[in-house]
Amino acid sequence: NEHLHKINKKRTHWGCLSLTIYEKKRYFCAMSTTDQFKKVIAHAKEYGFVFPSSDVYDGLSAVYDYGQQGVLLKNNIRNYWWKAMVQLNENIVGLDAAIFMHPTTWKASGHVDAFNDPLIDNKDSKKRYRADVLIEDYVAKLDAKIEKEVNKAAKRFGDAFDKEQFVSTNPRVLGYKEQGSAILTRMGQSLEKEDLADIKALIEELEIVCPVSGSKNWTDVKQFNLMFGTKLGASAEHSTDLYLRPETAQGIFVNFLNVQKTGRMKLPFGIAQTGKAFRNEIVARQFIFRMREFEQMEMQFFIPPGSQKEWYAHWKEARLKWHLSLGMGEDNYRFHDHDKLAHYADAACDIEFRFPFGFKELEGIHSRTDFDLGSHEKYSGKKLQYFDPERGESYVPYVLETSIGLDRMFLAVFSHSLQEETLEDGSSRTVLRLPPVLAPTKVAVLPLVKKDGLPDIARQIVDALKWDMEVAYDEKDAVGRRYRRQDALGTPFCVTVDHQTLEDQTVTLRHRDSMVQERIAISELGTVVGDAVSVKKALANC
RNA sequence: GCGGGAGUAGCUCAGUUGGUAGAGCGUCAGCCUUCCAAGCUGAAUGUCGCCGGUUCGAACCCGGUCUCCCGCUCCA
Repeated sequence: NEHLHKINKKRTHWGCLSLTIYEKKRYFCAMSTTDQFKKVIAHAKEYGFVFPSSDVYDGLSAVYDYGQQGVLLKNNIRNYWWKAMVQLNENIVGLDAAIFMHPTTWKASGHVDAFNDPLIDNKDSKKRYRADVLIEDYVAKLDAKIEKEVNKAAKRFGDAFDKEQFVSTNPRVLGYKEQGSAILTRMGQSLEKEDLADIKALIEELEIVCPVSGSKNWTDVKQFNLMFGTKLGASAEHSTDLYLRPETAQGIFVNFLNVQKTGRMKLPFGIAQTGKAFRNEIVARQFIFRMREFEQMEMQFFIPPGSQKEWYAHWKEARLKWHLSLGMGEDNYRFHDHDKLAHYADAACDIEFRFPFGFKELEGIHSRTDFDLGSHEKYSGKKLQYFDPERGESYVPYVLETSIGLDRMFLAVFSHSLQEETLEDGSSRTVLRLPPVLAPTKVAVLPLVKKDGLPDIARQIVDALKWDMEVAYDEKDAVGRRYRRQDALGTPFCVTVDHQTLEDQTVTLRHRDSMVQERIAISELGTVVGDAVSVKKALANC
């Protein structure tokens, strides 16, 4: 079989895994992390995966568009997630909630409070702080002073020391206490009124200094609202203030009873949804890793109270398996447990992925307790409970959440797959080793030459396959160059129609990763390629 | 938002002390018919990121602005 090519390759993995120590050294000398990431961004643009938004107007900060290749890859990722979640789980159903939601939703969810930060900069150290945290730290110092007084007195009085009495009578302690509570009260009122000038005045009166520079050279306090506001209603006087949803989860929670009742769902069950969310990040950076408009893939799993620990463990494992099913290397994932828990959670962790700029959050798994449903009960005055026939009682279910950023997943897959390898003859090849199930185009059909009827046969093959998968056709330039073009796009298979095809109805099937070719009957193409790129093949062992 | 770097053809870049823009690759058409990019011929493509200023004249000097990258900060 003279078409088989034996190729020894030294591969440079931009995701930098499975390298020998020698290669690793060479790799780090040759290319900085920045360079890799720049190549990822350049490749994404050059091959039609990701463009800056409104490119003709020089782009819009931290907003990106997906191009002709990118949209296919993104759809495939979304589909791969959806099938794993909804289609393969009898007790998980889908949902597509609107981006606009009743404004009270965001009070109940805690976002109105939690997504509003008063920030202040120190002009000397250039450090930025949350103004309320600076003030709280100052009050904490007063508490430390009280502690000191107490300890001093305890030493002086020995066994006869009555702490309660000392704290409630000692004038110094009382002074500190009074000052502390006065400060907190004033801060609370000012925050309530959004009186930012008074917050700054407070910081100045207290002579709070920057922990880094030690200076009192502060900027004005600025309110940062991480939620995008907009108006419902065309005329200004009759409009309602709305937010673009900062997460998709709330659309699931407010539909909990609708789905449970109409779908006759029994606990435990899940609701899955993909969709856009919006956050007005103070600093949005790192390409599509942190965007102001992004897409989430979330699943909220409703469970009986008390079972959250086991379900937390279950979903941690299940979600990691899903990631590993794509074959991007176990070493590139790790769990990161949250020390500081959000207001709604009793346990939380991230699945982190090794991006070109280091390990970063890709997916979050949160045990959200009954916070969300409970809170919506309170704010809406409606019961959001489930009657458990086994327990014979009604209760607010607990929630286990898995939440993954689709754009981050895109970046993970794309940056990991983009590799440059040196072939035996010293030449190099740029190849996008996407998991076949996610590849935008599954197969490219190429007539070896542009005559002798080969293009006609190639077109027929395209017409036969295109009903089941994304197919490309290319007849321009030498076939080797066409192979490389498809490599750069991540197409896992190329089919070449040659003169032998005219005689025996066979074609060559060329594999992207190994560059190996095999002879195969045209009639088998659909099955062979179809199986290799199927969701089933990738997910079955997961 | 602060600090640093960058912006010239689709991509990578060159462009002398200011004198009205070039290469390679790519793209397109044709030739050749060849199984792993870089054979031959021809063609298209730029208000040199944008706006303003200085100048007889600005890709180049000055000011502003936008965007991207890196660091800090932020990240329920």
